[in-house]
Amino acid sequence: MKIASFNINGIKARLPALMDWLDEAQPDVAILQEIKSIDENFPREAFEDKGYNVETHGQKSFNGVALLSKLPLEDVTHGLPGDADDEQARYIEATVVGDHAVRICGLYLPNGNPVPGPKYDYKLAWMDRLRTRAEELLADEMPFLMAGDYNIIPQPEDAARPQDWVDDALFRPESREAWRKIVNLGLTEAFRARNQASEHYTFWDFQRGAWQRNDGIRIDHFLLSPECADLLTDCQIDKDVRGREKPSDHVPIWVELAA
DNA sequence: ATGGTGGGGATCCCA
Repeated sequence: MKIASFNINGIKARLPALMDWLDEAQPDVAILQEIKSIDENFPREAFEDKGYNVETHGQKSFNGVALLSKLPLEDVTHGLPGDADDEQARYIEATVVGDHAVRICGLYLPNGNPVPGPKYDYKLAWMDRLRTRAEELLADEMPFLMAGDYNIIPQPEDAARPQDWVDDALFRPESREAWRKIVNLGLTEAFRARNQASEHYTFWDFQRGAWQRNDGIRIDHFLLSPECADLLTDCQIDKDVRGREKPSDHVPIWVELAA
């Protein structure tokens, strides 16, 4: 089973590019972030025509996540537990049943800039809630993965110019510590498990010719539970998507599971 | 130190 994650930065602007990539990559499941659309305006028929089941958790203008799956999406839940007052649409879960049942958690983790400030406080609090949710799922012992735009640069080798990010919410020590607290529950970071070399990125800013200079960062990640990591056979980044017509600033990352 | 680009949707916010 091929499961991909892609921050599309606006479904309306990205629909043609997203369709082309789906045709070519043929993921069984696609986890989308930043749909920037309310549920009612999401072009679900375009995906249903390709054989995908569609679940969205959207809001007006900002954020928004979605799941596309060729297999049925079961037990869908919207929103990250732990704060009833949180109105930002950044999290969705569903179970996909192939040879194994896998719980799919799609997330768009807050950016957090500027540091310090309320947006950074929200990011760290959100990561605390995500860790709590991971603990709950680990207790269930069903295979699960948490995938999406984490807005976290885990290590210096995950940025072309790490010195540019030392004061940024994506790379601050507190952010990386919160990331490690989640990973160290016993989750496997799929890309690092399958690829040792540096200079692999998933995001290049629209500004300053970042793509042309390969000034990228690796901030889109898959975290796998132990039972899910046992099924992992591959993890790759579709880098070339960034060089196409009307690209997102992110590119897809995907895992192959023996599930 | 500044502003560079892009999406959404409203004349500014977010990244």
